Amino acid sequence: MSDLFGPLDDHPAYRQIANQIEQRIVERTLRTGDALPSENDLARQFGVNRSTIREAIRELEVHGLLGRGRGEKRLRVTRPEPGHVSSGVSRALALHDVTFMELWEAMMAIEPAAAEYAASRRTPAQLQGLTRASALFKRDITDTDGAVAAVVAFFTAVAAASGNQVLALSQAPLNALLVPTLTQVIDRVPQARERIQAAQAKIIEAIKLKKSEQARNWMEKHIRDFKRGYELKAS
Amino acid sequence: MSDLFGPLDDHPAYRQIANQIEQRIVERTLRTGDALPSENDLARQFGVNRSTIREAIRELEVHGLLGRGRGEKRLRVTRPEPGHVSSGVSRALALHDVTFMELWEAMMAIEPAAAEYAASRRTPAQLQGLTRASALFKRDITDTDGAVAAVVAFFTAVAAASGNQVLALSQAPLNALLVPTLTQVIDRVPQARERIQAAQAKIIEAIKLKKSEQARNWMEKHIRDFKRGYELKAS
DNA sequence: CGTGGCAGAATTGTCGGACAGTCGGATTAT
DNA sequence: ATAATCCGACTGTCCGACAATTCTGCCACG
Repeated sequence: MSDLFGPLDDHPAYRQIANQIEQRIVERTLRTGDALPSENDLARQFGVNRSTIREAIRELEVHGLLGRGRGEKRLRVTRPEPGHVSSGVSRALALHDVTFMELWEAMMAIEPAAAEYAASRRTPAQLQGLTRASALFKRDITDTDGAVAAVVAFFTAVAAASGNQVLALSQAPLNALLVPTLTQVIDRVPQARERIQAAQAKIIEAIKLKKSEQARNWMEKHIRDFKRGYELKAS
Repeated sequence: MSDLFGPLDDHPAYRQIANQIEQRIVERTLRTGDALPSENDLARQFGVNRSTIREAIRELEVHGLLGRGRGEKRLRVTRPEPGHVSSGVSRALALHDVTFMELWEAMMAIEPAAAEYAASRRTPAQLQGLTRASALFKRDITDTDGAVAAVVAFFTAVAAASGNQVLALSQAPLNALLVPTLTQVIDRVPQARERIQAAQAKIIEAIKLKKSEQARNWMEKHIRDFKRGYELKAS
């Protein structure tokens, strides 16, 4: 049953302030691109010390709601980028001792779907992004780290081409988890490189021709293949 | 082509410190549950002011790497909880003006997979969690907000029962996005409530009997139904 | 021997002020 | 109009301080 009384958590000032500012951002009172008032201004408005303001700002900065362009002094309201957000998720997952199977199952759920939608909605520019990522893989095929990075770029490009931000944001965290395993596979399974290249070509072809079903199937095969490589590598 | 020199980003001290501490956590030098040294200690060790330490700590706290139990003073190393991490993702997505279709497609990719794995791996305790969530829905069926919360709890329980942390963490952000739409649907489509209840029963039954394929199918139907409700509601 | 209580130490949250380095914008010189 | 210059504003960091609360070791007591 539910308790009659919950523990009362007194939010420290810096948290309350962070929440208030965040709310203004979410409700678009502060719009993307707007410059945030200076720390002194905020300190005055909220009636707290600047140190307190700074701690609050730090929170929003981590969330990706505030940021600044390189060499810019004032903070501006920004939209959280998938890469930024997902890095937190990836770190969290890394700490939870995720197994390969867990990662693989999630990839099997997300990547084929992304490929399918990419096939039906990709723009020419997105298609070009895909071919570019694939070309990168071909170029770096002998350099393990480069090849791994190219594979990640390929998956990212597919997710982007899906035109679905939710899928893209769900897919992003998987990339970081993928890297260590994929590095081993590429390194220790000789035929991995050419199989990946072939799979990418098939997937791109299907996406190019807007064949959703084929795109999904090839992506599924591609990822199944990845598991096979993983099992091979272990022996 | 690529520039010879990239812009040098001077990381401020608080960021460097945050990274160093984070690294100690990731490499398990600081293990989960350990108490962090006091702010004064850290300030001394890093040779910076306490204010700087505080800003660094704030970052890690937001990431969910540090936390403290209610009424506890000292910070301890914690594992980021799915709920904690996903809230950031949800906020990000909300700011990106996610459409219903995007959400729905992502749900179609993730939830059936979660149901499938839940059917094959659920523990008795997880099964009980599912029935409890379903019972909650039945109890709150007349209270819109309560019913919505119960639906979210059901999805969460399925994801938990999948025994896959990656899927669970991918699913979590969807919940927050689901709430507003689902509220409208439940509120304005009369037959929604009983259809949801029936679907939950079918899914639980399949998971109980460890029928993976059925669990997946029923979950797919359930989510397709959700889209139908959404379209109905709009008219 | 366990237990409750208490005083002091330790720690956090917040404050005020200060200063160097840098960015932006206005000003002035070319 | 463009380029060089200057000044104010702002951030990053530091110092010191204080109230409130938690933690801890110690002591009395059952």
